[in-house]
Amino acid sequence: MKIGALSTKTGLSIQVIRFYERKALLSAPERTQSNYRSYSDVALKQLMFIKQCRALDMTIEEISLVLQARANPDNSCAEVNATIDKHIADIEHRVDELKALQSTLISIRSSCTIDTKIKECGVLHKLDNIVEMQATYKK
Amino acid sequence: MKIGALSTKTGLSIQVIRFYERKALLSAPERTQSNYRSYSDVALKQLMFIKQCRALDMTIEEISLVLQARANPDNSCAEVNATIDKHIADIEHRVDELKALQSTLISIRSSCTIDTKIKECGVLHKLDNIVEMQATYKK
DNA sequence: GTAAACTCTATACCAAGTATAGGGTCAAGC
DNA sequence: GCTTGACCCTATACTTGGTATAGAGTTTAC
Repeated sequence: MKIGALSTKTGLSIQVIRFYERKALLSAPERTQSNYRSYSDVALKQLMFIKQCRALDMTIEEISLVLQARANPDNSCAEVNATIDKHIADIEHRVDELKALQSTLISIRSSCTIDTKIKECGVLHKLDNIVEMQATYKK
Repeated sequence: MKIGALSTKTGLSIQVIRFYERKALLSAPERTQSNYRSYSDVALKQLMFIKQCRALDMTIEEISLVLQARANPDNSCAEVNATIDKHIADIEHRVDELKALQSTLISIRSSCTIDTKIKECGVLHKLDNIVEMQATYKK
């Protein structure tokens, strides 16, 4: 299977597949005589696994950890679970932050119910004055 | 006031201040004879406004829009309000997505309560199989 | 034979910064 | 007068997870 077929089967773009290879998420496939990548069904499964993890918003680094762990069937899965637990906690953290942000924004927005002029706009006045704001956490 | 003092007063790094200037959020200041940036209190206020907007997770493009609007005191503030409304909606959307993600992750995680071996780990089996997943929205 | 469709590498771009390298400038102390 | 340290300058590269070219080679269909 060449990269175009793999792209169609996985729904991932050709560039993304090559990108994952560069990031060592996907092992470099065999090459044909004309230097085309040639994939097996194992690569297809690997890629679907990666796609699944990305859909769960795991970073490439996290996926890399899980893939490494998965390579040794007899090892403990504690690390995998820890990775997932941390990821869940990260998301919770981000949700809390966004909610706080949102309520601040809603409060600001409520200062201008009928559209008026810039110089009288309560929203702009509030934006000028509120200063106490928590640092934003970025995952 | 030179850039170091402005950095201290705003709590923004020197690089970020120069970055905002390049992005045309902050207008280019006067220069001393030795080519040092020289800021007025107007620039300080402008920068605090920008910081405030960034703390609300507004993009540089959104802030740019608001700053442009703010420059014409007699214009309507409808656009500013629309920008804020859209931003609030975006955040809500993102929160919903993250919550959906989180419940999927929690469900996956529940498949392996006692740490076991990789090959028997329910989490890894689930990661292999779940495929129905919504596209992730990125702001 | 040739045109379309496919593949290759290498490079640049996005957001919103962060972090250097390699210079120039300024004030204080000796 | 000269050095040291703190400050400033521009330009460039790096980050994440991709996307989008350019310019070349290959394969397939007619």
